[in-house]
Amino acid sequence: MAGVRQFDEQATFERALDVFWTKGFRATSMPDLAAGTGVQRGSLYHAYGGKEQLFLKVFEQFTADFLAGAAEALADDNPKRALTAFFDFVIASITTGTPSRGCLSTRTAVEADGVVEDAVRKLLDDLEELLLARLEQADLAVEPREAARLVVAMTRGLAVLERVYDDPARLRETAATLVTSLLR
Amino acid sequence: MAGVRQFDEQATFERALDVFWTKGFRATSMPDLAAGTGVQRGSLYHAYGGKEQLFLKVFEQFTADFLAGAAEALADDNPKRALTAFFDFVIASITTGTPSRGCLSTRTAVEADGVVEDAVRKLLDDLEELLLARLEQADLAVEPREAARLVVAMTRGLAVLERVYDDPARLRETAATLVTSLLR
DNA sequence: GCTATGTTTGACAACACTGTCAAACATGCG
DNA sequence: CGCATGTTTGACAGTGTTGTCAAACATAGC
Repeated sequence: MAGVRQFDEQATFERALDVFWTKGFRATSMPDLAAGTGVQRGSLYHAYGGKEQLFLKVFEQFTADFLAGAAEALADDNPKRALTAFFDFVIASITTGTPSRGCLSTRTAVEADGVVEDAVRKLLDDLEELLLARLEQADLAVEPREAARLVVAMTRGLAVLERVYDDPARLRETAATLVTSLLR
Repeated sequence: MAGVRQFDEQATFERALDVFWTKGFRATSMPDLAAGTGVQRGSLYHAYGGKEQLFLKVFEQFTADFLAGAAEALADDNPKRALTAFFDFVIASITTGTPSRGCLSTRTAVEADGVVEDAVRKLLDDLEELLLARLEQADLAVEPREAARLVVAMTRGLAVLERVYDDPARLRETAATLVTSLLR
């Protein structure tokens, strides 16, 4: 194998993720990605085909990390602590950075379509299953499946409100209100 | 007053709203608005200054209509019926059209910043007050203010899920789950 | 009807992004 | 070493957007 890739693909994915996360999928251009990764635009086209394909690669890794973090937070035996830790994890994820970078999947859900939208749907489906598995073991006033979907919906709502109010404490309060309502 | 505006401003606002709602604030260009309204691009620049200023004018009317519809839905004496009607109104608003046009304020919240973001924040603040006034009269397991914020957050979550799943019935189910949880 | 006033129109230059490509390049392998 | 292979680079044409402007235009008021 001669003619070998000159740049570090893993580092490039991480930097590209940062660009997408900061600017949003739609507002990110190939020149932005070239500047953010330090890889020439032509090389990115050559290696991945374009913005959408590169995003899918990057988003796949993001998805795995996000779900792993969510699963870890939900592992607590106590349902209330588990859900609180879950929301703390989600809120920390979207309020990191200055200014806070927001929620990549929510922004993408709103901005994108086609295969990119499919990737977001898959993430939300997986998240719902993760929550379902945990909520089936809790004593709820509503069906576990419906509760799981409600929690997923709330994570999206929090992501939008983060954009509007830029107030992590408020997001935690609203999340706590849902947890209280769900667990009585 | 000679030199009078040749186009119907009200009709132009309505058509521009349709363009913004369909394409989203960011993806809408001045040529899009010119095509959608039938008013020359130069005239729009002359009359309003640019995309952002035109959006603010259009969004002001949208806001008034939206809040009026929400208030009407919340007017029911029975808290559960009132909240259900409220969510039905919101879901109907975002699932209208083929393909459904989504939630203008949520898309804008995620896509925009500056004065446009301020306008979205004002809408959400007003919506929160509207809900607070109604929820203060209901028997809830949580503080009315927190409940109002939770409901606002849920409307945003539903708007995002509408983009991802395109399934109005599912949105109504998730909304019903929240209503059940809140009112016990 | 004339005039002053504000509007409409089409065109302009400037800028940014896309996708592609040929030539220059780097490197693993024989 | 030298070659074959895949990569990198800078440049290109095509497309679309922005904001502006002078000239043409329409109309209210005199």
